[in-house]
Amino acid sequence: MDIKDNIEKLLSKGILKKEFYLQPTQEVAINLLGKILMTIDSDGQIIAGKIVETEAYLNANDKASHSHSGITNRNEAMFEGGGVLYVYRSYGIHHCINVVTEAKGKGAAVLIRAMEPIEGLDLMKVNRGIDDIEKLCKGPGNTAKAFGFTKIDNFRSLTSYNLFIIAGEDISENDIISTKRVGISQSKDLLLRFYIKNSNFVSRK
DNA sequence: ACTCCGATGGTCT
DNA sequence: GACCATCGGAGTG
Repeated sequence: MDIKDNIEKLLSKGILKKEFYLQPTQEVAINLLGKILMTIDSDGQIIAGKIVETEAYLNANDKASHSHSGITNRNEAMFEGGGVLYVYRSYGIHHCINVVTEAKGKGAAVLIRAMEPIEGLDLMKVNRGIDDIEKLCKGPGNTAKAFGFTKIDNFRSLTSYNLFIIAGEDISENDIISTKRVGISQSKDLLLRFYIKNSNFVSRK
């Protein structure tokens, strides 16, 4: 299929509006599964992937959330209100991308942990320095690197012409697994990680 | 399959 | 100065 046809078909499914992101964070985390994150750079190059794994990070009650002790320089974007990107550097090496949720001032977001590459695979391969499609967006650090997201993308709107999420396939509740979140030491028993059961693109089963 | 560990930097106490 | 919402490679079984 021609790339342009593919893109138009994807766009016809509908760009998610701000209201989508204002829902409770846990619901956004679940509802993001199967949807397509798409970026268009200044050269018209498109990168898109299907979201297959997410984690919900809630407000101050959630000790694992960056927002748990209030607004700081790093987490400011989390308080911006639903529909923007929150990007932070992890372990001094990687970047991780989050979809900010709920009302302004809440401090909640959904971490995008893994994607299935859809468009712009060549660019992703260059960005990652590997060819294995299954590994391109496996894990949050790798996902950000494949898409080329860095701190300059912090606060970027997800309802703009060059960065947005569109409806993909509907995922049945039976095909979603919820588990404990990865790599945290606080509030570690909450089942706030979600992934598509039969996907080969998740970071871990 | 696993466990261990080093790289690396910004944020917060 | 400690703590990380990580990754990939090395070593082991």
